[in-house]
Amino acid sequence: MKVFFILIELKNNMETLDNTDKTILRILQRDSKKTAKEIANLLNLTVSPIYERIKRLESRGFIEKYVAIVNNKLVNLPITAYCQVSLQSHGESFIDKFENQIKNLKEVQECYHMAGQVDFLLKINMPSLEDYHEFMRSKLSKIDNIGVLNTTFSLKVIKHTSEYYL
Amino acid sequence: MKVFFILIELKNNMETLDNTDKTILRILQRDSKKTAKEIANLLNLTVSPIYERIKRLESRGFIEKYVAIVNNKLVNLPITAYCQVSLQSHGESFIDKFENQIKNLKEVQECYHMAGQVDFLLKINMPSLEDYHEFMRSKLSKIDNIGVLNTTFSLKVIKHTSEYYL
DNA sequence: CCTGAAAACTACTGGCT
DNA sequence: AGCCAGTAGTTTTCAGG
Repeated sequence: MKVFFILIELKNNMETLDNTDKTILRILQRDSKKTAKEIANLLNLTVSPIYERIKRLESRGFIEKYVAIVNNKLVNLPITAYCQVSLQSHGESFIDKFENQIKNLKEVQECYHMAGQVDFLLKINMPSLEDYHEFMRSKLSKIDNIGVLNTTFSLKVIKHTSEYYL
Repeated sequence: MKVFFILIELKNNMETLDNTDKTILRILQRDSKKTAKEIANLLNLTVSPIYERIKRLESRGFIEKYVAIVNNKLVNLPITAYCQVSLQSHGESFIDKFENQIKNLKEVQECYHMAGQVDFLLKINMPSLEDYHEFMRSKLSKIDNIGVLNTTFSLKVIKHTSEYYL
């Protein structure tokens, strides 16, 4: 009964995203500095409805946050590594412990628990390959319960966006 | 001579990032809606230097853009797939062609040319597994020159941020 | 969804150390 | 060079219709 209720809630959230809301989300995903006035002009509306819709998109959780995207090369983090991790033991407590340790590593920008042979996929930013080596030696390999580590490096970014298609 | 000049430019960019600049970047990476006034209060400064520093960080390219982060589940894209792609032929023209075709796929949020056995790593957002199946069938497999495709799905996001550590 | 108006912020100037 | 103070112009925010 409770699950049924939640499903209805989600459905309402989706249904009330009309084309105007979607357009606003598309614009703000690209450039969150666009003012309500600019968006209003694009949609042939006044600022009030745009403002109210943005506030509703925020309060309903569609917009999670607003962030500045920083250039990784200019801040001396040109190396992007993807590291596949397999654990030795797969008990619940082992997995939780691993996740908590990973969360505290500032070098790890992303971490997913994956389906398949490999348990976790990590995205790691580094100043250099030597730094990555040192990171594995002094931090990653110190984490308990790691079985296999397999790293590949990004040679070139073909595409990289935080936008979702709507 | 030209390369030498560019290197000097980069060096200057790095050197002139003092602790105040780094703190500003850290704050704006977390929440770009923080006003110059709020940041000024945190750093015991007035709005003018904060404002000027932000503008300089933008014009020098340290801040690439400001974006809204949208909740992928609420916009009906709960499935995140990582797809490893190996090409059949690795000539320059083949790679360029593949990259251009990938860029035009809205479902592909990220794509990297990788070192190692696998040529490309793709991050793909989908409403459902059935949609992913259809995407592979009707779009991905239609791209020329693809050798092996290997997909794994994210079961849980442990960590996911656009922040770089400074 | 509109008009309109107050509060807040941005963006700029000039002057200080 | 970098910071402060003050101000014009926008933008945000929130009334009432």
